[in-house]
Amino acid sequence: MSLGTVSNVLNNPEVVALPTRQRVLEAIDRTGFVRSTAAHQLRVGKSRTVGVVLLDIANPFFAEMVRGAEGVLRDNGYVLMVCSTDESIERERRYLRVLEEHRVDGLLITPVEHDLREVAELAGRGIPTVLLDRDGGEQELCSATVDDIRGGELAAGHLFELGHQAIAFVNGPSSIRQCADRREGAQRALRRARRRSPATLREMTVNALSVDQGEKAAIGLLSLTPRPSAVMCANDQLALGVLKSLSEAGVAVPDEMAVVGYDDVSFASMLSPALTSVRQPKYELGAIAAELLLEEALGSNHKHRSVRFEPELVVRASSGATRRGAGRAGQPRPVP
Amino acid sequence: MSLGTVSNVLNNPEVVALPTRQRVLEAIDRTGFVRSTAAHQLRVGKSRTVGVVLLDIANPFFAEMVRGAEGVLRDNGYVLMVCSTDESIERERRYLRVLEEHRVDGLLITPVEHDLREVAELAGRGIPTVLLDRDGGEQELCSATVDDIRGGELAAGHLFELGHQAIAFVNGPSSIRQCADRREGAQRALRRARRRSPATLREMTVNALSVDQGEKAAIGLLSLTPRPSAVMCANDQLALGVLKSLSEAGVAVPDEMAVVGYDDVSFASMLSPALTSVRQPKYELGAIAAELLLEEALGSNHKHRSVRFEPELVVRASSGATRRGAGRAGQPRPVP
DNA sequence: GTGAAAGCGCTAACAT
DNA sequence: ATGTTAGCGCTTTCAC
Repeated sequence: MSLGTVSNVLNNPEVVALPTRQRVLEAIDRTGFVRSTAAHQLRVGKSRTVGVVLLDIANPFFAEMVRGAEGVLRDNGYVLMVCSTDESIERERRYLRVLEEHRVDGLLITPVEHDLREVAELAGRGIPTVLLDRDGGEQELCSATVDDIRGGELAAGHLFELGHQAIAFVNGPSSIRQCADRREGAQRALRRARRRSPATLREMTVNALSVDQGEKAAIGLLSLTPRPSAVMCANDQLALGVLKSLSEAGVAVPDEMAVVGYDDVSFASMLSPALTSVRQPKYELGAIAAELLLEEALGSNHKHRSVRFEPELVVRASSGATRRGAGRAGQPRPVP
Repeated sequence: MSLGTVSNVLNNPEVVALPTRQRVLEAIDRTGFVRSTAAHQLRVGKSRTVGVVLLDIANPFFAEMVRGAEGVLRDNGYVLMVCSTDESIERERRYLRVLEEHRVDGLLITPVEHDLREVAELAGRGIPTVLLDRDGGEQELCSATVDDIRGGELAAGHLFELGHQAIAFVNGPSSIRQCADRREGAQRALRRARRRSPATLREMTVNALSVDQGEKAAIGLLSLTPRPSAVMCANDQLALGVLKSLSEAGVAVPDEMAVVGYDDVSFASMLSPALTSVRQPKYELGAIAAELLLEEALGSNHKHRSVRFEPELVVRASSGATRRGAGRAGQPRPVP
């Protein structure tokens, strides 16, 4: 019963005679032996590990995506190293460094910045990489995305169509691609609206897509002149914060202020009022990204692929669309 | 410029002469060298990795805890292997196995089952372990917890004090300790209520603490006879599902049915109606657990410690406490 | 202050 | 079918 045989029992059981195999298994059990992935990795070059770098795991949008990815990766024997960057490029860099030192077998990443060169370099150094909710642009990278330009257009277009002329857009830094895209979509809707009326879109940039920042932004928003009659938020966390602040300030939604979110997280439909939002297939996004990653990591002759989903506007009470005669700016009306 | 010197430059820079050091650093930069954690680990025995095993990362309660833990562990150079068990004991076992093979330097875990022997064995084999939101019972383990018995008592007691006599309790499997404890607290409140009136507590067990399961449970709840006038839920995900179903079924909350949740997640206050819930310090729980882990992993002579937080009832509209003359069972009344 | 060499636990190629 | 051995990339004595 030698070292090599033990290894074979673990990795190629069929090559070892049954009696020996059992003797080995019994010994493993008796001694409480647990193989070392590190040593395995050193020899074979696979760490059975995938890095997942995202903006914030406490954001339900990302958490759902992670669940989608975890489901497929777990079944393939991988474990996830989850890294929240909090939208900090330094933190992202540090994490990428650490993940590379760990020799992750793959990387799922929602990059903080617009510029993908660092990520592309990593991929170039041989780490299979899939962009999460972010397309590769000119870089040759796999990605699983939702059309954010279209999503932004849906959200803003909805508000313009309801007759709002002064819309505020609580958006994250435009260094974040999703934010830039949603803004572009919103501006597209704006241009269209302008053909009929003097519409305006006032962007308020916050530095994180969080509930906190949404609360702060809403306060600022109320002191704008003229006060906008509608807000569009770059995600539901921000929208939640905005709703909180408006509620505290006694501003009626949607009558004094219409609100639209983005992501359609699980609680959006049960907010007070129910939040109109742009739905993204979160779980599927993660699952597809993981599958692309496996393809790239295992497949021999891999071609980069991008999967793109279509966003969908889910209209609920917060935008006021359910009222007859959709609301005009600053004209509070009695609750039905 | 030999191998050993390179190692020294990376780990004990001060021991290498400046010119050599710079030469080495330049070479590292030029060749794009990235050290291998696996090899390091094989030699030194540290993986710079912490396993985090929890029921569901998509549950904001756990996601917040992870953020708390990540904050302190990241600063200490660790990366988190996040594992959602989905309350499946087999999945937990598989993950624990994998984490042990990875030789994680520590383990934060919310175990699925009541029985902690397997976890205690792991800890006994030398993996520093801290229980997350779960106390060690007779096992010698560090833990960061909230008093769930007290929490359950607060939630149920609140409903009984409002005059409800038939309360339903949508709870997870009592193999999950938190669920068992919350139930015990609820029963304590029940016994107290019984001294004044013929109160009842009807438990409905669901097999996951999810929005889905909450929706299903609420439907069953409506066909109970006599129909309860209040529901207490084991967490806010369930409560969210219950609210969704009740809303669809046209049952007014809190007038026809009062609802209480547990966790007080970020969106609880903005639900329609705002959810009465038991607040737990989620972020702090994760942060403290991580600190206990570091203590145990780094400190020489470690004594096991348990940190216990007190839960806090946050009363909002969903329980109907804000109405004058709190509701009695099955007596719908006009919305004020 | 620097270099040479042993060994961490494993696997794959080879020898028996 | 089983045993033997070299070497993955690193750290850490120990000589120089």
